[in-house]
Amino acid sequence: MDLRQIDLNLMVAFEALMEFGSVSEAARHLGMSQPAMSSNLARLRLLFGDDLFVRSGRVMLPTRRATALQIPISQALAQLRVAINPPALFEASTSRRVFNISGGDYAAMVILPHLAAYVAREAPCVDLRFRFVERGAIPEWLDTGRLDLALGVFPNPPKRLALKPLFEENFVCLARRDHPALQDGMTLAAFTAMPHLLVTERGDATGAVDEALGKRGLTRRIALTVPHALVLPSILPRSDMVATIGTRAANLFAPSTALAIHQVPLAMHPWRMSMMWSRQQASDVGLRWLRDILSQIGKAA
DNA sequence: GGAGTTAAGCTACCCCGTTA
DNA sequence: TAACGGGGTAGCTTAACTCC
Repeated sequence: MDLRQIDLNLMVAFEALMEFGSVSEAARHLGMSQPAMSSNLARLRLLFGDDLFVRSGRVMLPTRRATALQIPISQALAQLRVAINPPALFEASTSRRVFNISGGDYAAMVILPHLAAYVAREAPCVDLRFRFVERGAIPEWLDTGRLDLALGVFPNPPKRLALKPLFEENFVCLARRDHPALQDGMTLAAFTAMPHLLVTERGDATGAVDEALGKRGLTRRIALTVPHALVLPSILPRSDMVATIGTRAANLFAPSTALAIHQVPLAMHPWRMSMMWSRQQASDVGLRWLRDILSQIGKAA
């Protein structure tokens, strides 16, 4: 395919069609008429030799070819935008930028309060949109710009994404302060005999603890799984369950509740809280500013 | 009724030949 | 070599039509 035959604006139209799934909406977004966008779609179909979008009721669904084209075209356009509009200095004090960040409730508890306080103080017009995004969808959201940054544990990130550890975290046990089985402290026997509460976003009843127990030929009973650690202070004081969670989150709960922290009676590897972003955005000064702040928060956490 | 496609007409731009 | 002018073409709009 000869690049001289390709109108770059068609790629912009393709990007909008992928985003909105509607010729009319894409046209409105780009400030053109709907027939003009329809014409662009016809030319795209000719160019790629594929329908690209097929009508299904009131929406235009992308074909497999269109889906495969989305990320490379989006990346190419992002690089072009950076090349054409070289980034200026990020003026935090006056910027009205909105940062989209994903993370679980652990990041929301441990990192977000510090980030929100810093931003409110140093960048009062900057807005944060913190949301939960399904783990498998995070790379695509970063690629397409729907997310600026993702916070979490990312063991095998795609090479096109950049990763920076923020801090290492160890596990501790959290149970009610007057737990009858823990008056002499946490032992392995008590740990395996107690009912457990597991915090898991995926809903499956296995975790790092089960892996460590399994190496010693032991098991535990997970009596309850919950998707958010924030409910622990409501549940644990009224039950005999024990939860194994990160130290920093436990330290947030224990002082103000009837909960006590115990060491895990098992050798467990610490885990890393990291931030991940698209390498396409490497030169984005606003994102660099945000990453610097998160690095500082990670060091102090 | 809403959304996509097609047709007709208009306009701006590009290409190329001519001229100074 | 640069400027100018004419023809061709691409892309836009509106209007009408089709489809779900």
